[in-house]
Amino acid sequence: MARDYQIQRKSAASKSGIDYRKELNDEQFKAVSSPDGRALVIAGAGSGKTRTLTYRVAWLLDHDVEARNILLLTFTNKAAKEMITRVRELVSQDTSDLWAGTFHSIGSRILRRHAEEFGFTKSFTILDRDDQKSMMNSVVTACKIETKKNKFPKADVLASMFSLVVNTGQALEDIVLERYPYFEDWLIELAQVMEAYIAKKEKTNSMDFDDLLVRTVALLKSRPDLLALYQKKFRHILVDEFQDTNHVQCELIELLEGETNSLMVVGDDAQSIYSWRGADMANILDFPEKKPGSRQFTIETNYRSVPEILDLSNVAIRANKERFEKNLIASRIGGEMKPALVSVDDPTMQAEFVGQRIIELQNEGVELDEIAILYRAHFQSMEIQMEMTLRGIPFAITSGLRFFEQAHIKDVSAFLRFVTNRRDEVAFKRLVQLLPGIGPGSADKMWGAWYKSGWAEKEELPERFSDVFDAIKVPKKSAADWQQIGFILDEMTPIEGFARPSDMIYSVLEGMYDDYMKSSFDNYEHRKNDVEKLLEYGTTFDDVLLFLEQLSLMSNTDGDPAAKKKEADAGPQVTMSSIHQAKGLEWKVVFLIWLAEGQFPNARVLEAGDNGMLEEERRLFYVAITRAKDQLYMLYPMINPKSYTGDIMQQPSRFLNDFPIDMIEEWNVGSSWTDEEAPF
DNA sequence: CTGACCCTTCCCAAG
DNA sequence: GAAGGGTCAG
Repeated sequence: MARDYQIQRKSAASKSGIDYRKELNDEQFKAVSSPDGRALVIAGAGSGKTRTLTYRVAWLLDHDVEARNILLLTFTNKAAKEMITRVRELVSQDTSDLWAGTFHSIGSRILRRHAEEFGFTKSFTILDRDDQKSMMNSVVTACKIETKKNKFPKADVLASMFSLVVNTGQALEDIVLERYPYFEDWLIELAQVMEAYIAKKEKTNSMDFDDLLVRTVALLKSRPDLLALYQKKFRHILVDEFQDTNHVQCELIELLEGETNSLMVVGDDAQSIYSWRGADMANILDFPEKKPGSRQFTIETNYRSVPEILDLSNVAIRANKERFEKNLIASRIGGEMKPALVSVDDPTMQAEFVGQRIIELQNEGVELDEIAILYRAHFQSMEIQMEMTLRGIPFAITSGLRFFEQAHIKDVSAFLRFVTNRRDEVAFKRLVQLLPGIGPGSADKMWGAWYKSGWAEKEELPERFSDVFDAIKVPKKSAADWQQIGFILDEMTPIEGFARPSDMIYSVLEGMYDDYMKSSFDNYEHRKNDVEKLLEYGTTFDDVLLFLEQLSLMSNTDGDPAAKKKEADAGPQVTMSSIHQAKGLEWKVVFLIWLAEGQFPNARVLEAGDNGMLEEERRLFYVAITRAKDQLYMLYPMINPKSYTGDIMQQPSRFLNDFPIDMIEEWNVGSSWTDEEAPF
């Protein structure tokens, strides 16, 4: 991240020719050159955390550690990829044996190797949120709970409830009493549903995201031989964003670490923003206590931001009680402007301001990919998206819905999922519900018939799916299409096994889905385009299992082939992102929008009146402003127009009150109402 | 049992 | 202002 000092190669002090002392600052060098053992690196925002980690990997390779003995755990695929790329640039040796990835992808990788040993097959399905939801619904139905008389939680609430149980390691009862007290009366039924859900996943050879972690831990715990194997393999474990690890992730790290392996964790408590999914800051705060003899390094020099922005961030975070005292020092000299606080009338004017300012910046020579617009929640980006389109400013958005979670993409991949995992009930039901006249009820019956045919649990494929399907009765009007599905599946499974992923998608598209899209979606062209992109992406894979795994594990931005292509074609574009997804990134110019009470901090947090939650919001605010290198614009729309309740007058975000006036510059671009004239 | 239609609810963040 | 849930006719 830090580009202020040039990389200089001089006389080879190391195999790779890296002069560590020269290329790193003192603080970074100490961490990078730390001897084997346990180490905690507290690295402030913009202090070169990624740089430190990548140089650490290079250092290990330079000191005769083999790539295959290194495990690098990150939070996003993007971060993993970036670090690997940078390591490759640093050292000349082969790094393909190095394991780097998210906790989930590493878990998945381990589980696939040993799936047969605990009742799964290596073609197990990974359930996303949507799949989880439909499975949860069928489980609740099967449990025959009287959900009418008293409100029973919905599928997605159940999913996040059970997820918290797994990720925090707490009992269901504790989670319910603590976070869902209003469902206390349902405790018995909840336990029943959770058990049934777990059983269902096993029966259908499926895992949700949490299973990728918790089953890995369970596997290693129950199999000392495997544990020993992996402990021997991963001599050096490095963990990024340690402040956001939860209970299971920490458990996994500790298992792999064992007694003797080296462990380096890097993080910043001020940037812990995932407690809502079970992250526990205690992991980083208690690390020195829990690991006696561990070394601790603090990196406090900030290379990213001008002092005006850095000072502001220091003040912002100081309002929190729960934190390590840290003092970030700017290495950069003063910039051209103070952070701007821009009051605007409403979201429309907010969008206009951002659009207008971006055009001006462009004229001043700022590249579009040096600009980001950040927000608390995805839906807050609507007006800006329209404005950008209107002005013809190219932008890349990390939208709420992932590319692979869109209905048409899921429909197509359901074919691939079912053909590789014939126990995949969710995929099967999705397939058959594409047929006219088939709804949840019939789908359930058809699944029963398929299961009874015996082919679900057989390892080998039926010679012809269409023959097996002939015996499964469907209404007259869907008979032809049902047979067609059989033919498509046959085409996907030639005698040699599985067709290539791209050929499979082609079969689905030509066999029926193209027609289906024409008749079912009003934006046929757009969706067809997406499926073709999926096909194109599929051409880079030979193995359909790997392809499907990638699809499930990828997040919207790091995977979307569409976005990548657009980027390559269209040149630089403005980034629009939630603050959560902007973690670890930086831009010259950052616009932070919707800084009003109830928007950011979020209304739910304010209602809960929980100080811990409010402090997390403030850390999120801190993450947002520390993304900016040169210029920061904080926007506050005074009015929130709502179609159904009428306009709402909003207060400025409380985070803005923490700043002394002289630290910011107020830009009043709103209409100049005086208090008397204001219509409120 | 499906699917059209109307009504309510929501609208936080991710792998 | 959409999407999911409930209701009811075929």
